Amino acid sequence: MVSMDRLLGVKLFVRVVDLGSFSKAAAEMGVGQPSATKLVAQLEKQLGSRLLHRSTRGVSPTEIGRLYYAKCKLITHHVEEAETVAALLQSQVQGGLRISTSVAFGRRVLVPLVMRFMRENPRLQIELVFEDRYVNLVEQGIDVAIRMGRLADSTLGARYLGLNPWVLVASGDYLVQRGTPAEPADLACHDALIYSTAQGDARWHLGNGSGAALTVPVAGPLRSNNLSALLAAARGGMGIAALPTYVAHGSLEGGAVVPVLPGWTLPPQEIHAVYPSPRMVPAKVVSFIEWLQQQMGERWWAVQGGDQSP
Amino acid sequence: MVSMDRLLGVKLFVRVVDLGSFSKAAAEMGVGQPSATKLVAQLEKQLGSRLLHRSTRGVSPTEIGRLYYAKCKLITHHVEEAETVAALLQSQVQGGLRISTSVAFGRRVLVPLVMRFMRENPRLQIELVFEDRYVNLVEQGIDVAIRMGRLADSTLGARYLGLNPWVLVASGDYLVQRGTPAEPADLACHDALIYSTAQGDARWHLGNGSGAALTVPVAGPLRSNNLSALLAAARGGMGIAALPTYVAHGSLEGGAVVPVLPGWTLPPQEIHAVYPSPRMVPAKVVSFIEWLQQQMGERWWAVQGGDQSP
DNA sequence: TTGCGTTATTCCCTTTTGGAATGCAATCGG
DNA sequence: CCGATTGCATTCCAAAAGGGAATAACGCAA
Repeated sequence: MVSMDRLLGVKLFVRVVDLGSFSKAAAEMGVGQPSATKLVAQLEKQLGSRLLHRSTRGVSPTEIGRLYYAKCKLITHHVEEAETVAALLQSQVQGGLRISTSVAFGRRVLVPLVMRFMRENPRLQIELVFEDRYVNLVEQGIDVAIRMGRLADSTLGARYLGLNPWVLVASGDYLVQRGTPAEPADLACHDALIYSTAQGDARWHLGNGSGAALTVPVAGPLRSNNLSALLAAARGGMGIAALPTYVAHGSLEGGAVVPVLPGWTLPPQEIHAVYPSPRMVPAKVVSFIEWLQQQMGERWWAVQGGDQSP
Repeated sequence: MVSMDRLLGVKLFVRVVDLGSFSKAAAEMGVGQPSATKLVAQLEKQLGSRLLHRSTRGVSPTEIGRLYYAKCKLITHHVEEAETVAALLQSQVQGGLRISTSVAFGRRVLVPLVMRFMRENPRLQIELVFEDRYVNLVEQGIDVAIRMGRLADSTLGARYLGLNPWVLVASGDYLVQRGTPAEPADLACHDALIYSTAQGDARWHLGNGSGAALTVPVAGPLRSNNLSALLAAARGGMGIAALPTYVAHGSLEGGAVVPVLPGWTLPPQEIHAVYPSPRMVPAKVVSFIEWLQQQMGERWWAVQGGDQSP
């Protein structure tokens, strides 16, 4: 014997004193009259004091009851305030929003998008965390992370955003000097610029539109975990790089690099927005992710405004 | 599905945040760990927001959780304060104490007793309500009433205090002039001074120590609901009065009146202290009643200090 | 890789709850 | 003076909730 909702009892007690009647207060709060009697009786029992004088014509507070009533008013006030606080934070897009992203995707794609989102939601304080390592969302207090490739942690919530296509690129100079590969096998005798994070095993997986797929071992003068460094190397004629389209797009448009083996494609990665706790997601997170989904249509990687420097 | 003690949930949530652990908080509050999980989960469900980030290595509050935590701290603080207020009023002898009494008993007996009680309990503000009519304790906000005779309202709490013996008295002058009754039947040809409140039917019920009992109809020149008026009339030789001993005692001691038919007694009344709500009686009430019981030994009606004027 | 500490979940038995009906007392109107 | 009405307390029972033991799942540390 320890339970029965004391908070409900407190609220009910306040209304009973206000209205001077169990029945009316009970009706107002949507409980039966017997329950009202029991709730207040329980309150009195736990307090060890009688709070109300009952007469057949209504109720009136005792001396203790009046003092307790004042306190209960405060309590209910604070409870409502707390509920309001939570509801506001929950439903309004405000507060802090920590977004985790890889360095390259962040600099080239996310930053311009987030700038627009910030303008549309001025009450939001956004923090962008650039980190290529896998981070623990909970530990780092991340609200949303943009993840490329297969999802590992199934306890997190995730939302599909789109595909991240890759391309093989090299500079025109390099191709003139070393020749242009005509088929995947030709890559074996070219200089490969290897993205260590995704291609640490020095293999490129290629497919053509018709379903053929093969894996070619590659080697080259540069390995890096920084896509911008690989792009710069490709632009400098150091070799052939496999890069996300969003990284290479600017340089392709500008002609600094050209596609290699355009008939073949590298396997695209799925892009997801990942967030802790699949249930009970704050409105600001939902809002941001949905907005992001809308923005990322086809050819999202051609978005203007990002840092397109090598 | 609406219940589960929200207040317990709030308290628990505070401790969970403090300790960073469901298990520890649950142990500290004397509930099982599964219950702790469920309580907080329910809190979150009702709030519609996730309050805690769960990891297998402990829990940490979300942004909403931190804000809500602050509010919960306030709430628990006020709740404890309210409980303390009630407990203090309940256990300490302080505050107001409204005592209802009949006019005569109050003036002659209760006032001197209450004076002493007041000196012993300086934090008590006593209000004496003199009223011979039957009063509704609840309506009048009476904490204790001293009642003579049979108790009617069984919903009230009551405590036996003693017996109120009655005596027949007349002045010496009157007896010389009209003769001294030798047996009850002689009263029929005497002037009776009738206390209308208790003897409205103009009958006196007499008994002797041996169990004989009889009822004699009486008549006389004065009826009153005021015992002092009857005493004054008796002292003035107007007739024979049936009076409570506590009323007549002073005049008997002083010789202004003498007992009539000393071998016969009138049926004594039980004296009770009556208070609203038999359960959950404030300490001040308990304290006063118990003190009163101690004071009222044998011959309580001979108490010194009361108003002994006719 | 294993072990430990922690949380989430499941399941079952006990307890509680909540409402309909009833009882009871007091007030109000005739 | 007496019934009708109002409002609180109580009883009772079916249904639901709660508590807790055991278990699973999971991540971190050694």
